[in-house]
Amino acid sequence: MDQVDPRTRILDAAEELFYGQGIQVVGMDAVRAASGMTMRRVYQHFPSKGELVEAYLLRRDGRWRANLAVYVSRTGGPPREQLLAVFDWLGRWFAEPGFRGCAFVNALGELGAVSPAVVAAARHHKTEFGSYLAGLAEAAGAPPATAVHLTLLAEGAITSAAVHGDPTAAADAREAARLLLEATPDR
Amino acid sequence: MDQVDPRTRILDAAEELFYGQGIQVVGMDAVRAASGMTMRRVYQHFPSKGELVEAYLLRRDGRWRANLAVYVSRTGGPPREQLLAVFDWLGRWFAEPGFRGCAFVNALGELGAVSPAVVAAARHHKTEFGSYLAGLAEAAGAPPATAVHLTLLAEGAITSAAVHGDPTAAADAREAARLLLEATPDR
DNA sequence: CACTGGTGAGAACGATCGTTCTCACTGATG
DNA sequence: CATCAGTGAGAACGATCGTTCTCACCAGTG
Repeated sequence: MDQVDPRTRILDAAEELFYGQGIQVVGMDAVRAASGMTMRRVYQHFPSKGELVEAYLLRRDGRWRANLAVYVSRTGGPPREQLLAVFDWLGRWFAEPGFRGCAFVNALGELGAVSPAVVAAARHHKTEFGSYLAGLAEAAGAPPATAVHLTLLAEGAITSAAVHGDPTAAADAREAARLLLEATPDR
Repeated sequence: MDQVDPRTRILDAAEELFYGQGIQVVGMDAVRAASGMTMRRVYQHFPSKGELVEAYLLRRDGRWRANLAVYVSRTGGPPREQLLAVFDWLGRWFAEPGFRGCAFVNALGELGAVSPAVVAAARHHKTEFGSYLAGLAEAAGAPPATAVHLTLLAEGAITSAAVHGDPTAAADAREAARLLLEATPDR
């Protein structure tokens, strides 16, 4: 049960706390308590809170994008369906309990002005997401501009769902995406 | 020069600091110093930091939406042009020095989990913005769903511009909006 | 003049936080 | 058995922050 390696346990605790409550508001002692470890061990694996934050963002980025890609590829439909499946996945994410928007946007708002590492992490996350959508769009025969448009819709849906606490933003964005794809005749 | 009333001076200083650096990272003493006042006077006008934050968000919401409405109404074009002018205004905003995304989204990421007042302020700001776009869309003979789609595009453009530090997101969103409006035949 | 009420300037207070240190203990090694 | 490296548990340290208090000073009033 607690055979999981200490690093993972610390990251699990940090992610739940940082994402759910904010980074600055969560003290290292809260992370220690939630991970069921001693202070010494925590600092043994992450020599400062800043490095823990970076590790949290890095791991979340990888998992988030991997989950999305798995979901989309499993739909197995034509490329155009896969593009729309992105918004279905977003809708599921929005409906998860504890959803509180994009971890990277939140971290950027909190620490973007004082931590270049956070800025870099957020930029990387969003850039990769955009590239992923660009790849799907290319496979669907849609022009690159359309991929950018869908990226903006997805971004807007995330923010909107977070602010209003309403997952329907995903369906709205999906419909807008469908219209944009329709306007672009298939290749 | 410093005939401006103290409340305004404090709010000006607080807004520049809170928006530019984040809320939690800025101490009350920094606000005091930037406003050129004494601690007693600051707390005389805002009995706690929380109330100062609320006042900051409230004032910014009003000014932001008023500036947008003035810009859009001054374009004077047909309703459809006015809808697109919203994105032109966003583009000008993104290009301003010190642009750091939406103050309400930033505040929400920082304090949304611990301050209901911040959540309410952000929700109100975004709801009003959505209503404004809905009004423009109705005047343009576009269905309500289109207004929602344009709102998502605007939201995504703001986030994207903030993350990448690139104002061109406004032009991209404008183009997507134009396509969506085209798909909806004029009434 | 004596007195009162409010102000400026900044010290002081109490809480919190990130980080490090203490100290008793354990388990392997000579 | 003696020793020593490493650990758990938590206290301690130094810095920061929100908020309040002190105190010398000044304006106006009797």
